[in-house]
Amino acid sequence: MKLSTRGHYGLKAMYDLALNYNNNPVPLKSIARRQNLSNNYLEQLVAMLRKNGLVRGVRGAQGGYVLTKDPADITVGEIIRTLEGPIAPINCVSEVRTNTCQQCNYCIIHILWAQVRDSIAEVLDSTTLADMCHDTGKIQDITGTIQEV
Amino acid sequence: MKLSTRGHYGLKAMYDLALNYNNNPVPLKSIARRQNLSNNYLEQLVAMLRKNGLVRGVRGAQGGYVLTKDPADITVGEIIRTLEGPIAPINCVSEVRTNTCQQCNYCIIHILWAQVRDSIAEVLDSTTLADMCHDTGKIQDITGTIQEV
DNA sequence: TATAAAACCTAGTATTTCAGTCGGAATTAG
DNA sequence: CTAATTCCGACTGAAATACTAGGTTTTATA
Repeated sequence: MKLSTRGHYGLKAMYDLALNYNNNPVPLKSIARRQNLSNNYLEQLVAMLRKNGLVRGVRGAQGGYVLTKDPADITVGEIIRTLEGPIAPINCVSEVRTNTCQQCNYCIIHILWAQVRDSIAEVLDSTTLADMCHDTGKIQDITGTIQEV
Repeated sequence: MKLSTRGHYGLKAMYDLALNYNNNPVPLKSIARRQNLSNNYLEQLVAMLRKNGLVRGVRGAQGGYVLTKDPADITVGEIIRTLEGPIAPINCVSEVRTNTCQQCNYCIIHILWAQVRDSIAEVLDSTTLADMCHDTGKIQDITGTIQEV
């Protein structure tokens, strides 16, 4: 019942970009340094996000990445689905129907996994990057320290 | 964001045993046949459940497995944790603290994963095998068919 | 008492996924 | 021109997954 690091690292990067929204493009190198991630690996993850239209790359010197939308319009769910695929505790209870399991509709076990799926989606889809940035401010107010992630 | 087949198959087996609670011990071979699972593989999963005290093996001819507790006292959460380990979308947000991530308490991303973890646990811990058997009856009433799982 | 059914145990294995590394080509600000 | 940066594709070691295989005990029953 684990997320891979893809979703986790990718969310870190998107969160970092959200904190820098409205500033200059942010180069991956600086994200990798701040978030303590492998530059090359992060590159692959961001490529997925780019192909899915969540970020835009600015090439050349002083380039980097920027969000294509306002942080308030990007949910964590979008990010995770991009990097990890549809939310599905097991294959035949995927958000995207892939196989044809005859029993799914009337099988109590499948109904249970569907509940799990929906409760995960509920959390992820109801949180935006803007929410996270906002809450970060609150945490900083309490602790008086700057966050690393 | 996937469960392995261990949890899924193991739950199927436990559900099968719950439907046969108060009857004779159920041999794995018959469970494997009904649920369409590999006998040898299932054996390994059931061994984990046995070592965790959820089932008891009865050796010899006419032997099999029985639940050690009433189905109403066995939650799906217990079964899944036995087979898949603690519920933890990522390592530093495990139900069981394994590493020492300094930032966890005041990091917004970790707080999010903790919410995901808790929403999963809520679903799994609030469902017992007896609930599932009961609901199966309802489904059968509606469809008029016997369930395979 | 012999037999067959079953739990119990250990080892091996093919495949896939994960989490990267590496090296280079294209683009562009200064 | 140069350095910074995105972009691209191939490769890789390690781990996990989902089994298979083949044995040894144990025990109800004929």
